[in-house]
Amino acid sequence: MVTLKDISARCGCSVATVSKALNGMPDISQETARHIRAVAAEMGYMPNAAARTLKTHRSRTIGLIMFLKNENVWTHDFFSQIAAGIQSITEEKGYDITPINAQKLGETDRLLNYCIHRGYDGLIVMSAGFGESDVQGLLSSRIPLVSIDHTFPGRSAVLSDNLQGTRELVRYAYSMGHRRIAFIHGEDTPVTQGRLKSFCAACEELSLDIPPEYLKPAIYHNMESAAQATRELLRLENRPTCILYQDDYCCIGTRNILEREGSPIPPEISVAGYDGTRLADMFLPRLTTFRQNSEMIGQEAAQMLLNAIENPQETHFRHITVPGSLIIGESIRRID
Amino acid sequence: MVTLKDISARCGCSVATVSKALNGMPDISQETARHIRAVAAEMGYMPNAAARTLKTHRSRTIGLIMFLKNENVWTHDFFSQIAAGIQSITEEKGYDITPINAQKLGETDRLLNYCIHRGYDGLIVMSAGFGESDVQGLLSSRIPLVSIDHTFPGRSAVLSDNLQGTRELVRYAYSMGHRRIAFIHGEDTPVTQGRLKSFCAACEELSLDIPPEYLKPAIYHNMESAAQATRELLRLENRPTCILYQDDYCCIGTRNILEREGSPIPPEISVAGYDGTRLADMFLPRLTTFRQNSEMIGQEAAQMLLNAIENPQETHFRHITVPGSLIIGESIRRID
DNA sequence: ACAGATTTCTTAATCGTTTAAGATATTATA
DNA sequence: TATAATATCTTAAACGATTAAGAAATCTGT
Repeated sequence: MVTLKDISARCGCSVATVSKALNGMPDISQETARHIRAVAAEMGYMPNAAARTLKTHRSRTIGLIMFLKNENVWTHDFFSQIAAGIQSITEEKGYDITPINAQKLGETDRLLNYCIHRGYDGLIVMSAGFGESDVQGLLSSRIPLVSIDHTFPGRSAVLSDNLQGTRELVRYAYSMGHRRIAFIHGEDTPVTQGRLKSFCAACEELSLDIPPEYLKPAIYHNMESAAQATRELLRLENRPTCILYQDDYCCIGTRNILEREGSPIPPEISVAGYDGTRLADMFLPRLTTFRQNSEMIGQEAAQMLLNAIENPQETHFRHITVPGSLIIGESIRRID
Repeated sequence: MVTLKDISARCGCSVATVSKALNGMPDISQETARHIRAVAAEMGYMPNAAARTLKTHRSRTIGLIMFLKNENVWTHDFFSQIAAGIQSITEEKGYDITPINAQKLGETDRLLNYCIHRGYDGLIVMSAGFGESDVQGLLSSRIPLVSIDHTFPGRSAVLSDNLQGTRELVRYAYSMGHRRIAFIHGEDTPVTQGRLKSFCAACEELSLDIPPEYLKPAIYHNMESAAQATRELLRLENRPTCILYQDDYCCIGTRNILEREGSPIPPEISVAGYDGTRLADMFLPRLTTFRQNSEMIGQEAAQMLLNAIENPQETHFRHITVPGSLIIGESIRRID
């Protein structure tokens, strides 16, 4: 490895001069700087990230913290798209990202300790479900942190517009003639609470009287739980005509499970997903769903985080809500 | 941040003693070591990764190098599963991983330079298509490297058993009565070459005479290219009865594209995918495909890499072939 | 021509850790 | 008891960069 010392030896000047020349400091003459840069380039110099980090306390690395039980960020269609959005921003600015499986790290202080150990410049926290206690350690630290679909006091967050999503789905189903709309929602998280609230509000607006048994709890990204909820809905005397699922994956998965066990969802019952991942439009009939702009969510989060990292004096935080868009497929059919 | 110095002050000994005690060096008395460890734990000490890296030249970080044109590791169903497999191993051993989009980094020496700069302990290279020149820099370096589905002289590699996969698909199609089997393959890469060779060998074994127009080039993970190849196959006078696709995504995508444009693949024509990703069994009818054991591929690669990193004296390299398994769905139908 | 300002470079400390080599005390050996 | 061996600790240098403070040379204005 070629170091500043090697360059300084070749140039006949001190390492300090080399360092400052390469960093564009003003107290180095144009001529010297040019020469040093030329020699550095010729020798194939690359700064040692560890040394720089040690001295400057900046690692140019950000941690991607996930809490997922039986999943991981790589194979989760929604979170992986967010991660892709994050990376598209960070790599432009020369930051590395490192996915961290918080579940495996165990208790919260081990997570914080690990982050301190690694010296991440900032963190992006995202997950389907995690308790405040899981991130307590992180929140009490001074590490810049942006959360996704979850707000923490004093910290910036990016939120997908779950109110809009649920609302638009309900209104669209209504416009297609549906009056008996069921909602299979995820486990109790802020996201779920928002969607539930919005679902009820939308129904109220439309003067729909939704019986309580139309609201079925299930688990995000767990198709068996959605299938079970669906079976229960189908057994009701007063069946819904339309079922909204917690995500595309569960909507499609349920359709398949029931079909394979010989009791398919009857054609007169409409279904809709949520997320608008690639899965949705690979399906026939094309799924009606609400597309969360996951890539933009990731990009916004990365941008806010980098901004917080590079302007530590600005301590204000923001909450950004990223709108999505209704994807009209064929899975909600018109009825009268 | 609490440092060795802080601990040494509290314990009334030198930083060297503290360092050695925490690292379990033999020349520290049991008693002292215990005390130091206790104090360290109480103070919440965490070693500074940058300082350690600077001194030891070990970053405990490995780079995941991808060459993908219009995709990224996050949203590619096959590669992301490999990445998940890699992470499952590395995180146990305390290594961080960092995905690197080699395409964006441009010329090869920038890639090498970046890796040197970051000081990755090792690299895993994977991709659909890349030239030898892209990795020349890396190969000439002394950084431990394991490639996936690609062999480089003197370097270890993990290969998915493409010969087995193609062979089993052909033989299965044959067993279902198919004699006119077409093969839409990916762009020219070692993987494609292997599959093509195996396809032809299997056909020969079975005395199948495959006309050259049954071999159609397309692009991995590009459903439009597969759809185009399919249209051409369907226009042939002597149509195939079974079409093998380059991957599940393209197989399913093609089905959808053709169906949506009103000229669906006729029911008498069977299709099969490749990869065996989640997509495949989310489909109805269930896709017949060959499952690559992507998670194990990632795990094997990570294991080999960590081994090479931690035993630098062992310079031998290995090629591991990970077998897959035929997934029998309903997309290849029996004919007579 | 000379004090002071400016430009350009160097010296030296520092970040937090590891580790070879040296020092001291303790124990074993003859 | 003198000496060698061992156990345990300390000193100090090093990893490769950044940066405050100081030094030397050049320039400015009067």
